This record gives sequence, structure tokens and C-alpha cells, in this order.
Amino acid sequence: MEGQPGLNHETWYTINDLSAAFDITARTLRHYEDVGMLAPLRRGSQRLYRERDRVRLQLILRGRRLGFSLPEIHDMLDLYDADPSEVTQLQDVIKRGDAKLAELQEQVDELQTTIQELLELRAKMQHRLDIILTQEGL
Amino acid sequence: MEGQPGLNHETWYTINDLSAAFDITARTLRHYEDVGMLAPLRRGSQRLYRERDRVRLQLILRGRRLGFSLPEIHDMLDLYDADPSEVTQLQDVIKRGDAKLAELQEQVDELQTTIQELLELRAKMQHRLDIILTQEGL
DNA sequence: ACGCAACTTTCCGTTTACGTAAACAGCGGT
DNA sequence: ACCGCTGTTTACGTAAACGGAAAGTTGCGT
Repeated sequence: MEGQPGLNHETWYTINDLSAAFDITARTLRHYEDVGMLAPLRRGSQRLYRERDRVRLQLILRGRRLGFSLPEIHDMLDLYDADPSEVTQLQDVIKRGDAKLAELQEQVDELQTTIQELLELRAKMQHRLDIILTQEGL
Repeated sequence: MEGQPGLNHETWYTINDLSAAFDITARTLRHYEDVGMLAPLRRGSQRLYRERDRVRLQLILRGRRLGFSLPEIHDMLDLYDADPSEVTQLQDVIKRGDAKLAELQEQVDELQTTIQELLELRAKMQHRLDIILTQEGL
């Protein structure tokens, strides 16, 4: 169950807390760990997820909904993990972030084109339907 | 090669025309046919793709870039193939189209949230970088 | 101390979306 | 008639992202 194993005010989650909360299987969470996208602490052999892990999981699942592969999502997570004390790291993360941003914007554009086309199709179909219905109404 | 086998002014494409034009393999085109997403004509055993097939292929590839599965894309293509003379078909296509539109809009929203978060991260990193660089400049 | 539920690791299975030969057919050029 | 190219079908292989079952361990309630 969800709780606090220490005396601090941090919230902890078991693997089943998270799988229930996000409607995924424990197997999926272990898989994300296998490929290095999550790294929960251990109490003995049991996994203990912190708030940080929960946030990362949310990012992973959103990435999946958006159609990204796990390696792609992994790269995006890495952006948040960069060491902010090293100049080269900062420059690198900005550069990689900009590249990803351009990609995401392109995807938004294509989505909006798709939406536009579907709206036009819908209008056409609605128009035909109106004509048929008024004819039948005679 | 791309050409016109008849005397009309329609353009035809071989399987290699299309695979070269869209940078995919012939195998991929045959696969889309296997799963019923394309249906080129035949001259003997050879596939002949018309403009209509080319447009459908564009839709398929865009769908893939947006992260949709082939069955999902297949459903979207079906929207364009609905018989516009049947009232029930028209109503059905409008309903299914609206459902897909809601989905697409949701995807746009999630993408824009992701973009926003990356922009904030970028600003944070840029800020840290500026501080470090001015310190070094002393 | 005992049982049992919750967790663990390990490993083989499955689906999607093709990749990759193998083996054959038709056709334009020499 | 033979070559090479382009195309075809058939069929097994593969990577990604888990699913699912087996077998072992651990902590907790009584």
C-alpha cells in the first residue's frame, strides 16, 4: 500500500500502487526498469517508487500515447537528468531539446492538417446528408 | 517507370516508383496491400498504382509518423471510402469521424503540453548557463 | 513456527510491422 | 536464344513491447 516508510513527508508507492493508478501491469513497470527508464529504490528485494519515479512514469505513458518508442522516450527523459553544473552538458541538452522541439512542432502541424481534412470530409458528408433528408421530407 | 498505359491523361506508378518516391521498400507496399489498405490494379501480375493509391499511401505514411497502428489508419481510410448515397452510412461516418477528431485533438493538447514543458526546461538550462558563463567571464 | 499473500527473477510466448532470402516469370536489348 | 532487370509469390526471420506462467523468497498475521 501507498505510505511513508521513513519519518520524512515523502510519499512512496509499491509496484501495485502504480500499476493500479495508471492501469498498467506490474510487468510493464519492470520492463521500463529493465530498459533503464525507471530506477526505483529497494527495501530488501521489493521495489519502492518515489514521487520522482511517478512523474517519470507519467512522462513515459504520455510519450507512448503520442506514439514514441521507448528509446525515444528514454532520450527525452535524459534531457531532464542532465547535470546542470557542466557547461557542455547544458549546451548539449539545449541543443538536443531544440531538435526534439522541432520534431514535436512538426507532429503538431501534421496532426492539425489531419484534423482539417477530417473536418472538411465531415462537412461534405453533412451536406450530402442534408440534401437527402430534405428530399425525403417532400 | 512512371507513365500512362492508356490514352487517357491519368498517371500510373509501378511499385518501385512509389517505393522510391516515399523512401519505403516494395515489401512495405505489398504489406499494406496484404492488410487491405491498398488495392492497386494489375497488368498481368504486375501492380499498377493510380493517383488514388498514391494519395492513400501518403495518408498511411503520415498516420505512421503520428504513431497510429495500421488498423487505426485503416479505419481512418475507411472514412473516406464510405458510400455517400446511404443515409445510415453518412450518419455513421460522421459519428466515427467525430470520435476520431476528439482523439486527434486530445493528442494535439498532449503534444502542446510536452512542448511547453520542454520550453520551460530549456529556459531553466539557458538561465543556468548564462550565470556560469558570466562568472567565468570575470 | 506456519501459512499465505505479495513480490521477486527467469524464461518462453505473442503481436505488429515489416525484413530477407529463395525460387520463379515476363520482357526489352543484343 | 540468352542476359539482366524488374517484378511476383511463398515463407521463414526479426525487433519492440510487453504477456503470462513457473518457481523461489519475504514479510506479516495468528
